[in-house]
Amino acid sequence: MPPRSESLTARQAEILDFIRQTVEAEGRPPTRLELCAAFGFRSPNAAESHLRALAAKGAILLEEGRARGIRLAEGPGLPLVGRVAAGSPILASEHVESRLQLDPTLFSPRADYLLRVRGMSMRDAGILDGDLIAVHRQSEVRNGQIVVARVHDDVTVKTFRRSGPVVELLPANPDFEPIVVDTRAEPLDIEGIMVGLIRQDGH
Amino acid sequence: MPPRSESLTARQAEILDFIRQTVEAEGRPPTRLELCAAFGFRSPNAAESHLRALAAKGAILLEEGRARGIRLAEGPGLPLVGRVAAGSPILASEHVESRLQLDPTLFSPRADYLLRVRGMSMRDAGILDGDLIAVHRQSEVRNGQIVVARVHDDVTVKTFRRSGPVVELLPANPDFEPIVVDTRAEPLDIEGIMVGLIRQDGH
DNA sequence: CGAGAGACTGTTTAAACTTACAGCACAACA
DNA sequence: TGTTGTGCTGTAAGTTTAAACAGTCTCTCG
Repeated sequence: MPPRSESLTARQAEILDFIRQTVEAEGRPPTRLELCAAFGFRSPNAAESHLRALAAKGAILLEEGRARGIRLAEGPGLPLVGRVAAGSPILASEHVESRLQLDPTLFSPRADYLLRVRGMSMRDAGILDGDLIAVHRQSEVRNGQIVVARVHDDVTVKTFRRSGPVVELLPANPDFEPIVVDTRAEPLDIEGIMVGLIRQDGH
Repeated sequence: MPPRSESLTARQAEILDFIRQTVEAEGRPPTRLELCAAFGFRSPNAAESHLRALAAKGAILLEEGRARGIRLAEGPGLPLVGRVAAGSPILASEHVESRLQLDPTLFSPRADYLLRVRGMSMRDAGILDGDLIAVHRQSEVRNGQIVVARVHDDVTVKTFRRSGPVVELLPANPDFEPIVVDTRAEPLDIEGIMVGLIRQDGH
C-alpha cells in the first residue's frame, strides 16, 4: 500500500492541492514554472523537489520527459463507503466499494466521501434505503444538521440535537426511536455532516 | 453564440472525442505528436490544422505557446435545466442554467440531463423541492416509472400509469391530485424517465 | 554539537512541444 | 473548369518544459 497523504508536510499538501485545483480548473496539471509563479518560488527546482517528494510518498505519479507529466495518484472520484466494520476508521480501504467520478465541489462544503444508507430511518427527510449520502468530514456540528455518527462502533445517519451533555440522534420516521447518548458516560464520534445526496435509480 | 458541434466533420468529431478521452484518462490534453501517434499522422501539422478547425468552430480553445494548451469549450458535465418555458424544447440552451461535472454513466440507463424539481408533489418518493433529477430521454415508459412529462406546455415530474387511452400522472403526496390525460383529446409528451437524483444540501 | 530533512535560490542543458512555411491529393460545388 | 474546403506530408525554427548539478538556510533529533 502506498504511503498515506497524512504523512505529507503542510507545504506538500498545499502543492498537492494546487495541482488538484489546476487540473480541475484548466483540465491539465501545472508545469514547474507555473508552480513557481503560484507559490512565488524563484527557482524551478523548488517545484521539482516538491514534486519528487510527493511522488516518493505516492501522492502523485511523475512521467519522465513529458510536459505536464503529473498524474494524481488518487482517482478524481469520491470514495464510496459501504458497510463499515466495527472499530475501524470509516475511510479504511476495505470499506471503499468503488469510486464515483463526480466533482467534490458539487456540494458545499465539499464532499469527502459517499456513504451508502441502510434502512428507512430517515425516510421523511427524503433519504431512502440504498441512497448515497455525500459527507463532509467535520466533528463540530449544530443542532438540526444531519450527521454521520458512530455510537458503540455503529455508524448511523441521523439529525443531531444536543442538550448540554446529552445528545439525541433523531430519525425522520415515526417507526423509529431516537438514540439518546450521554456523552459523559458513552463515546460519541461525529464523522461528518451530510452535504448532499445521490440516488442511482428512478424510484 | 459559437457554432454548434453538429457542424463538425466526422474526422473532427473523432479528434475531439480523442481529446476528451485523453483528458478523462490522463488528466491532461494530448500534444500534437500524441494526436499523430493516435491517428497515424506522419506530420504534426495534420494535428495542428485539425485543432485550428476545432478552435474556429468553438469546440476547443487553444492557448498560444503552451504545452498541451488545449481546453475543451464545453465542460464534460451534464446540462442542468431549470425552469422550462412554455412551448420550447427542454434542452434549449436558454434553459441550461449550468453544467455539473459528473459522469452520465453514474446512472443506468445513462442520464442525458438534470432537471431541477419545483414543489413537493413527489415528497413521499423522496423527491424534495430543489432536488435535481437525472433524466434519460425516452418516450416509451412502463407503468410505475417516474417520468418527466409535458402536459399543456407544462413540464412535470410524476409517476406514470396508463389505462388504455387514459394516462394518469400520479403525485407521491396526498396533498396533490393526480393529473388525468385523455390522449385521444389532449397532447401528452413524455420527455424521459427518472434514472437518479442529486440533492445539493444536507436537509 | 553534528546530521539529516525540508524548503528553498541560481544556473544550465536536453528534450518535448508549438507553430510557421511549403507543398499534394481529392471531393464538392458553382 | 476552376475554386474552395478538408485532410493530409515533410521540414524547420523557436519556445516551453523537465530535470540535472551545486549551493544556502533553518529546523529537529539523537
